[in-house]
Amino acid sequence: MIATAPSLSSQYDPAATEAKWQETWEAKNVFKADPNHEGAPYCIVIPPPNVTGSLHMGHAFEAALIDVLIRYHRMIGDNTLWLPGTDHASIAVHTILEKQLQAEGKTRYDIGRDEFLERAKRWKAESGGKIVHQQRRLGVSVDWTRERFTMDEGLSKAVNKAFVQMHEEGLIYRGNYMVNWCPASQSAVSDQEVENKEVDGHLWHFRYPLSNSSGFVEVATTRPETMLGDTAVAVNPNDERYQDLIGKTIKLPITEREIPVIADELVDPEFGTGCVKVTPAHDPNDFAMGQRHHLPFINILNKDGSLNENGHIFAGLDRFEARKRVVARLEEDGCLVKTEAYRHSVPYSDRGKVPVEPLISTQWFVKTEPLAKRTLAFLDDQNSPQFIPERWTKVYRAWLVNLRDWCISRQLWWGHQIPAWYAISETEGEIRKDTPFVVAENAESAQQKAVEQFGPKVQLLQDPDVLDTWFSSGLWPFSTLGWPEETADLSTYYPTATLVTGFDIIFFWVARMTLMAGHFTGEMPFKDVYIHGLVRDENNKKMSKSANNGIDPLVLIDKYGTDALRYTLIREVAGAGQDIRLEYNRKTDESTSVEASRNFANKLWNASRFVLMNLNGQTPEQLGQPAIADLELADRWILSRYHRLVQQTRNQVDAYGLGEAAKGLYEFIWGDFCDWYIELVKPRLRQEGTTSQRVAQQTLAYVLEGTLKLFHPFMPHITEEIWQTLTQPTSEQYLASQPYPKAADIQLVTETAPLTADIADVPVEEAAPEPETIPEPEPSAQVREEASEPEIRDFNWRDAIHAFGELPVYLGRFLNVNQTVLLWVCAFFLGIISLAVVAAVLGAINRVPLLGSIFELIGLGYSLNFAYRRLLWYDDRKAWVESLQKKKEEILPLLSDAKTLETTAEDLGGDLALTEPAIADEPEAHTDTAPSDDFTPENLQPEPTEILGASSEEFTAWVDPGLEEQFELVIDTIRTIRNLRAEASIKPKQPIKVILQSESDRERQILTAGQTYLQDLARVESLSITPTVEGEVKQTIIGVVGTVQVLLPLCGVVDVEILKAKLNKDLQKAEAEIRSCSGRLNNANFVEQAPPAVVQGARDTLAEAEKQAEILRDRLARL
RNA sequence: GGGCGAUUAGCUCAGUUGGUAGAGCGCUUCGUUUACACCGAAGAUGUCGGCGGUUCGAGCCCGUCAUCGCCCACCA
Repeated sequence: MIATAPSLSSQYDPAATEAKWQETWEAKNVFKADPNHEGAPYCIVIPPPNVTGSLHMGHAFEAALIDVLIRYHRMIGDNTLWLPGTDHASIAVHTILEKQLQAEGKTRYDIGRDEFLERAKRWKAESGGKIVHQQRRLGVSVDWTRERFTMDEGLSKAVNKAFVQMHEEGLIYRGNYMVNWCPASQSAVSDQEVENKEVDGHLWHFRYPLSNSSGFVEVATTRPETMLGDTAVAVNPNDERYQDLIGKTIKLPITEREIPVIADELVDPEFGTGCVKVTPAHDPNDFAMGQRHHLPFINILNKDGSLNENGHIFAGLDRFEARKRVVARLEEDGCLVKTEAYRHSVPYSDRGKVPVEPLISTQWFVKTEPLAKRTLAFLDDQNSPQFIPERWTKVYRAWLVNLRDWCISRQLWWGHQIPAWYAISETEGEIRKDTPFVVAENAESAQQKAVEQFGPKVQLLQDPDVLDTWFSSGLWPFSTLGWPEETADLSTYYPTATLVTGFDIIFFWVARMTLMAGHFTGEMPFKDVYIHGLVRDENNKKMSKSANNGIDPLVLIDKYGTDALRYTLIREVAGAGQDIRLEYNRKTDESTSVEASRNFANKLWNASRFVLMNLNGQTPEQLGQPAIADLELADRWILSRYHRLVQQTRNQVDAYGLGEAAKGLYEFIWGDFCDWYIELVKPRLRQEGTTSQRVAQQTLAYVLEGTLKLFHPFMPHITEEIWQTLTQPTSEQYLASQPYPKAADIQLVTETAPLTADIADVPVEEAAPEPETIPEPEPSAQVREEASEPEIRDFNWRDAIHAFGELPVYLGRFLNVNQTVLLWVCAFFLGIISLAVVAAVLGAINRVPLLGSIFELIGLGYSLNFAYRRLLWYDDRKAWVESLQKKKEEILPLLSDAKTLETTAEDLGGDLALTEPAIADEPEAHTDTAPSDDFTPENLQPEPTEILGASSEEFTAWVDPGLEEQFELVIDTIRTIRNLRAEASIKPKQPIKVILQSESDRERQILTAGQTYLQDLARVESLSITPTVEGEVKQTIIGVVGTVQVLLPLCGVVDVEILKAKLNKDLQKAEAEIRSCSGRLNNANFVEQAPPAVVQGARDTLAEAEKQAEILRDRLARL
């Protein structure tokens, strides 16, 4: 498979590329899982999307999140499976089909169960197929060979097995209880399928006369029609107003039934009159009261919501019509006291969209308490599953604690028919409440059981009802893997790794799965539950069908590409679980945020084109890795940045920080790689046949390929396309299954060797003599040692340990700013040390006040510092030796002449392992005056082999914060020069002369090392780097960066006001900084209590700002 | 009635264990130098929702209020 040559187009074409790779990946089974594959199992089961709808943005979001995790884990070498599938969405499909039938003027009973199921299957095939097709267009890396559907044979077997077992264990029972009845679908629904809606209704107050005509009680209700089923009036037993009423009877209006006044704690005496009408058959509270007080249960409703014969004169009327009539009648009878407007919550059926009626009916239930107990134990004892973000744990827990028994039977046809068979021969051929039944996994087995129980003539009829969809979905994580069979998939991939889903489904699905899994598998079905937020529309509204504000992912995919959409959704996520908003213009179907991602994809495309154009047709493999010794400053910088990115990306994805990882990659690719590195190497790429060119090519190829790997989970298609073109694999290989760049082998360079540039000579300016304030050049190694002394004395242990990691950076900064001071300090300490030594010799130390303790401190600080470095270096070397050993083990078997390599490796390893680090013994690496008199950057490199603890040519991944810090100065200087050009309105093409002045040797060294970069990227024709500026330069615009003064001499007449304005602006900034820092530093509390590193940071900043201000004031004065 | 989340630049959002605010889009100026105008360079922009507290120091911690959004709950 050879990808198309990207040089053909400067614009990336997502449509063709994405289709190509989706087809190829699937055709070549790239995502097919194998239980025997090596690596730790990592499995995610797809949250089954409803087969009823088309794919919405929420699906796209969820799929993007999962796919990043899955692709990442596949690439890091895990044995990865993403299992796709759909559920049958019983009620939803049922509702749709009934609507279709209604349009045809039929009911489901007209066409019969078989025909109905046929239609349902057809509908599922069409709609489900559509969803699956849409999922493919998202580029999800699922294993389609393992696609599952909840009504597949295997999964249906699992359902029956689960049902039968739970029934045998007493965890499933059949009973006559109050359920939520949906008159629209004419089925029971579970508590979770009921949605409470605030509606504006009325509160009607009625008077019920006492039977003995001695008065009335006043009750209030929002559902007057239910009074036809009232069987009591209740008051609070402690309500003093009604003590005499308790036990009396009332003559219920209209029906004239006599009902008692009862006392029950449930009644709130504060609400209304403190008297409550009790309708045990139509209200959950009243149901409980009815049971407590053994009241009659009068059902007044038919299944369609109309009133039955108990509705008295209102029988046959719809419940809402009956409500009006009852009120009218009571008013006529003088029983209506008042009608108030009343806002209250009404339970609505989720699917039917009509108010549900609490109704007593015979249904199947799952006894949840024992299941919940077990699941709670997992949560409380093992924090399993672990929720991300963690706050959902609380929600999940609260739900488990308050769980009521779960009604699992539905009076529908589409779904798993309940595996219970009634012995109808025992009850005149019909199913009644008391008809005996057997529960079995299939009809044969049921028949057998029934014959045993009721004799050979028994006639069986299977329960016509089906199970709640969530019953089968609750088994999903293990039923899809083969349960109850002991399959290889099940033993390998179960329990699954992570469940990724929305919070709206925690109760419906997540908790059902943990309940079922805890019971059937004895463990939680997933380790982590990643709860993501909603995708909101451009107005921050939840996308919903009813609001018709959904955004079709396919529209955006067509316009910008799947990669762009996926990336947009992922990068919007901060932390985890936050809702995200998608910008969208409904008139034009455009989205600025997706467009930005599309532009980013195009940027990567073009950067890659550039790299490809400059590799002379060689692949990264052919080019090989760059030799460390040949690396130039920019190479080392981008490699350090890249290795840092590897580490950072892995850490973030491991911690579910997908958005952060996505943003980090963006910044690296667009910022570090495109804006800087590519620009920096352009001149080198034109130097045909040189080492410099080759190293640039190698580095470009190495970093690009690694970046494509890192980025692949986020934008799979474009990265695959580029990678194929870049690497030209001869056999079938895919980026999707390449190993992810490793962070494990990356070493942190803790000691950046200083740049050994000879700063004496510069092109334009005469080499200025070293300022007199600087004594004879000291070995800077010693300077550094000494410089760190005061710090170490300031450290307490914790700070010291903490700060140690930052020591190189810190030292670099400190040295930058305080070189002169430091040299003095150094000289001072040397003096003291000499003095002390003399004193010791004379045996007079103890007679010199304070000297003894100072000496002690110096000794302590020095030892500490030395010990730290030793430790760290030792660790580094140990790590390196280990990685070397590992590599050796990998390579050795491949080589015939293994002995040489082994010897080499051992020599190296042995040498490194045994060599004691000798910081103070490396003066040549740290001298200011390097022997070289050539200071092109290539030759200004420090000895990288020493830095990296390796003397071989072997490439080792490292991160060098000190180097990055140094490079920042070069970058900032380039920016400053560009800024000056713009301020002075110098045409971009016009070459200029620039003088960089800094008293700091270190800064000059860095700038000298980077001078070709400065010249190339800031279009500087002649560049001088100098410690002092001689003479008066009047027509000069200047800027400062660090303590570097950037002078840009201007030719021709220049408006002095422009120069002044620029200087004043910079000065103001510097002065603000000074105010801020000195304010803090003048506060004794700050100096004493803030961590030393922070205080020192403030001092450094202050020193730098003061230096800047001084330069600027000086310049202003001279204008 | 309980609980949760949000409130930072014109817009959409970041902001590490408290150390003195950033990105993308948009905007202004300049620019088509052989990767990219789906581009490049430079630039401007903030009482971090209000008030109080802790602290040397608060966008961050605590309290409180306000606004918006969500979840849960049997108040007739």
